[in-house]
Amino acid sequence: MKIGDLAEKSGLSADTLRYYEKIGLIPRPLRDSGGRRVYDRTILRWIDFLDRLKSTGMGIRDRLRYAELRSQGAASLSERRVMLEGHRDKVAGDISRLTEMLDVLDDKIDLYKRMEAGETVDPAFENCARTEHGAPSSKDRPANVESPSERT
Amino acid sequence: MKIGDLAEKSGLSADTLRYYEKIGLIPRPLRDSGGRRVYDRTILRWIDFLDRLKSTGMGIRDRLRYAELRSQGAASLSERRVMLEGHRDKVAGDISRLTEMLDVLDDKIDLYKRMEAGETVDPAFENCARTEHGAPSSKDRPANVESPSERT
DNA sequence: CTACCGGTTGGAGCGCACTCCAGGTCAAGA
DNA sequence: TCTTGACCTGGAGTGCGCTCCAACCGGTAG
Repeated sequence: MKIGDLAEKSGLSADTLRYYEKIGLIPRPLRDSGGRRVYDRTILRWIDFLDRLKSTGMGIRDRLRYAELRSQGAASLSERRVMLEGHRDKVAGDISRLTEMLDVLDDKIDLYKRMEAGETVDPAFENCARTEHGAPSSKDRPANVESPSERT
Repeated sequence: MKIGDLAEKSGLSADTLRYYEKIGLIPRPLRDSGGRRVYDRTILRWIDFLDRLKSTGMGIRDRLRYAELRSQGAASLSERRVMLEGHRDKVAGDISRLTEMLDVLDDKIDLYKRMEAGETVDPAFENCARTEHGAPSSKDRPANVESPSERT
C-alpha cells in the first residue's frame, strides 16, 4: 500500500500521514526501491484507533505517549491500560456533559418554538434552561454604576 | 461587578473576557467613572451558555454568529432555533460516538488486564475491539516491497 | 504622599493540529 | 522517448483560542 492508498482508506491526507510519522504517532514504514513509503495494512487498525482517541478528545501529547508505549511492546501493557482507564473516565464524563447539554438544547429549542408561535414567555428564562432556574433576583444589584441605561 | 469579580464567578480569566468582548462574543459592558468595565450579573447566564456551547464542540465562528443573532433580539429567534437544532444533532451524534468508544475502551482495558494476568490472548485483536473483528487476513499481502525486514 | 492593587490598551506569542508549497525524484503508460 | 502523476523533503503558513506583556491610569490604605 502506498501513501495515497492509505490516505484514501484511512480518511487522512497524505500530508497528515507524513506529519503523524514525523511526530511519531505512526511507525516509519518500509520503503520501496524508489524511496516511497509502503504500508502494511495492519497500520489501518492503529490509525483507526488513533483517530478514535483523537475524536474522543485525547490530545496529541497523550496520543504520542500512547504511541511511544505501544512501540515498546508488551512491557508497557499496564501503563497503556492505565492511560486507557483515564481516558475512559474522561469519555464517560464527556458523555454526561453532552447529555446534559442535549436537555438544555431541547428546552431552549422548545422555548424558542413557543416564542415563535407568539406565546408569551418570560424571556428571563433565556439561557437558564435546566442550568440556573428562576429569573435574576433583585437582590445583588450592580452598584457603583455610572449610567444604568442601555440594556443589551 | 468588575472584570475581576466576573472572572472569578465565570471561571474565565479577565484576559479571556476582554478577548470575548473584542471578538464580539459578549456585549460591551458599561464603564464606571474611571473607564473600568462594570458588568450586569445577567451576563453570567450568557457566559455560561456560551461555555456550554463551546465545551460541547461549537466552534468560535458559530458562537460568534449566535452571539450576533442574539444581539439582534427577537427578530433572530427562528434563525437561532435552527442553529440550536443543528447543534443538538451534532451533540447527539457526539454522544453516540463517545458511547461507542466507551465500549471499545472497556473491551481493550479488559483485554489488557487479561494479558497482564498472563492469559494467552491473540494479539491480533489489538486495536480491533468492536470495530474490526478478526485478525488480518493473509490475502492482500503487501507486494512490491524491497526489503521486508526491520519491523518496527 | 506614596505604594499598591486592580484595572486599561494594543500587540506579540504560543500550542495544537494540520495544510500547503517549492523544488525535486522516479516509474509506468502512450 | 517523453510525459504524466504520484511521491519525496524541508519548511513556511494557517486558524483557533487564548495568554502574556509592557506601559500606563486611578482609587484607596497607611
